[in-house]
Amino acid sequence: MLAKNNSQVQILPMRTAKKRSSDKKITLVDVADASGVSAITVSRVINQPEKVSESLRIQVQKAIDSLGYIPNQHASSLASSKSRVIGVAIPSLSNIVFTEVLRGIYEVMGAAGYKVLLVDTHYSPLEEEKMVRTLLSQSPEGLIITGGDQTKACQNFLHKARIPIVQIMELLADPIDMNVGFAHGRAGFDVVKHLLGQGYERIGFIGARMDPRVQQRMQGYKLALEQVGKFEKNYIVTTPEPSSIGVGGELFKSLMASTNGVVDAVFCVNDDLALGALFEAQRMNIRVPQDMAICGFNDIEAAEYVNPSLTSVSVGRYEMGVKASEMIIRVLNEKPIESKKVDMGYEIKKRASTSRL
Amino acid sequence: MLAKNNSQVQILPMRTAKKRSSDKKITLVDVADASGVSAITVSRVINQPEKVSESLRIQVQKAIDSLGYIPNQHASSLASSKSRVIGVAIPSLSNIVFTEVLRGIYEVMGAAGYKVLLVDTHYSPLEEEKMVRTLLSQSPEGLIITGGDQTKACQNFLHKARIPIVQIMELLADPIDMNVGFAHGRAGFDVVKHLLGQGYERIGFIGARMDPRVQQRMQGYKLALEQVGKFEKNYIVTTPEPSSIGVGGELFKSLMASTNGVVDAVFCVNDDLALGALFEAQRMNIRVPQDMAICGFNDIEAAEYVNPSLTSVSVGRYEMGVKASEMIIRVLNEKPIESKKVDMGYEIKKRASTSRL
DNA sequence: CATGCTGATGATAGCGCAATCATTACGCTT
DNA sequence: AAGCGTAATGATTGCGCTATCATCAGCATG
Repeated sequence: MLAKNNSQVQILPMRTAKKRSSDKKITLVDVADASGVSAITVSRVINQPEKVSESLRIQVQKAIDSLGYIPNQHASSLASSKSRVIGVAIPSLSNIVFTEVLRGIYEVMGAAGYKVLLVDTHYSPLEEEKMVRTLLSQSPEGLIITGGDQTKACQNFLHKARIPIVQIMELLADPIDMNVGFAHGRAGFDVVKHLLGQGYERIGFIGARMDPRVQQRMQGYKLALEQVGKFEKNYIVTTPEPSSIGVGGELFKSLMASTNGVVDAVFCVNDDLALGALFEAQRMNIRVPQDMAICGFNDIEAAEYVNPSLTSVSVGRYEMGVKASEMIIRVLNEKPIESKKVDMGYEIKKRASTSRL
Repeated sequence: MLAKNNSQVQILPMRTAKKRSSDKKITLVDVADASGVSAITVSRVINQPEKVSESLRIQVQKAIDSLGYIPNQHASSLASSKSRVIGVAIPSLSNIVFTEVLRGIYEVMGAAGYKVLLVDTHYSPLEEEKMVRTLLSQSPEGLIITGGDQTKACQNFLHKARIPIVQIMELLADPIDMNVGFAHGRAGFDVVKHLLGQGYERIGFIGARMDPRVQQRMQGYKLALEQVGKFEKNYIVTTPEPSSIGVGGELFKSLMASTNGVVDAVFCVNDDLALGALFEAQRMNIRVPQDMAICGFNDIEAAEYVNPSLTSVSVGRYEMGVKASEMIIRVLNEKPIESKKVDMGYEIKKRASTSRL
């Protein structure tokens, strides 16, 4: 306690004054007063405790606890230009795919002491630009954004930001900085190969909310069928609305109607649609997989347990979030990363819904 | 470089100097220099454009755009003590229930110009306390937290924060500030009543990750059965692990085994478990609903479309997020709110899986 | 023409903290 | 015993912005 420095007395009248008004926000200086040290020492106790002698540290910590002091992160960030914030932009909160990626991000970032500021771009590059501005105004130390569909202005901001940035979900030819994803086009291609291999011949396609990644899957689908001369334009049914089980059922019905039921397999761009198609097929008394193969994408948990179990493409969503986060953290810690581009791969989980053999 | 300041000349060499080194962060002063106005005017253009003449406003805006200026939110927050941040604490990112609530929160908060800082407490009050400290250190203008299970210390922080706080998901006897939720116990009670009404007699219970809300549902279940003298302790099977479709199947098997298959209905505390139970029942050739009723909770989309369709309890998750956000915004705008406590209610969606009549 | 008012703009100070550079005390070396 | 290094602590300054108050021009009023 007590620790004078000037000449005269000037003991400690401020202290009691502050404490009285339990309203006023407690600051570092209040803690310093209360524990008889300088403000900077309190700061050290919080940020670099090893630099403070044990006795002082305990004394200060006691004051912090008893006053219920909570540091003002804005002041800290301003003074140190370190925000401990990572910005994350995803196109949709309700899509389970992104939720899982987020889990990975939160896991790693949380453990490393970073806060995550999350924004939702609603699948719109313009919205994304606005949101990225918002993120950047928080001086994030790193950024994770989805895909490569940024506006020109947005790309400018991002380049100027000079912080580690990872674009996730898809593999990009020309990433802004780092990139973690997998090859959607190839995955779509491989799905069709698998279906063909199982003896299905007239393979339809069901898609909703046709974002760039879904488009790529469709291109892969198309390419594979063209290669064997089995591509039919009217086997494709899509809608711009968000995908859901209900929409999957509708699209399946409409595919059946528009093709007079000749289609014997459907590749659905995600598992929601696939489940919807499967449930609808059951209601229509179409036997899966005997009369109809159904393949989804993402391999959500239900795919494995539904009857018949649903073939789907497993992608490491959680792992993608983890990987992206780890890369950013490594860069921030100035450790080397193996590569700026990481292909997470995928795996077709072959299950009952496409197994005619 | 050049950059004078002493007495003499010092016209405007700083400006050019700044621009050249495209690295340096652009600040308000840079924009002010570039557009020949004072810093405070630039600040007004951004925050209160109506207070600046149109000519100046355009001129300044041009400078902002050409320099790619992005305001530093930390400095702004520090100076104005307004962060435009709302803190949100949820127990789990992967639980669809919270995802939907989040959607509602983001929708409303985003439109109102607030950023959402989201933390995951992993169902742990201690973790929650730490996370709430993190949130408070960002000087949020409002807080949305889950449930009423805070530690003493955490409650202290929250009370001292003097910002609008909404506790969501469940109805609390003694909320910290505001409260939006529904009566889980009553919902559990009503589910059992429904099952009894359908002629089921030996009603089992399957639960995972027994958080306070799940416990309440179980209490309701127990109460309803006790009232009619049909409660059997060994009809309850639970696990502390997170719930999932797979776990639902396992628990269903274990319930069947431990009761020698006498149970003729199962109340599952959420739809994942219920789907798992349903799929497992199908595999065991137990007919639903003839031999076995299955009821879930939350009414996720799959419940409506699975075959047979799944009875579940619909709760306005999205709406709960919206409501909580609106309440906070009203308080921040000093508008009156109807009540500090809002019961969102619930509705039992009676579907095929419990319809023996 | 003095007065007061309004709207537009600027100068100054300070938000709460940490970077930076002192300062001090206490050893240890030669 | 002088010199030096080191560990612990403090004083000062400034991060980028906005609150506050001041200034000033333009204009209407009586």
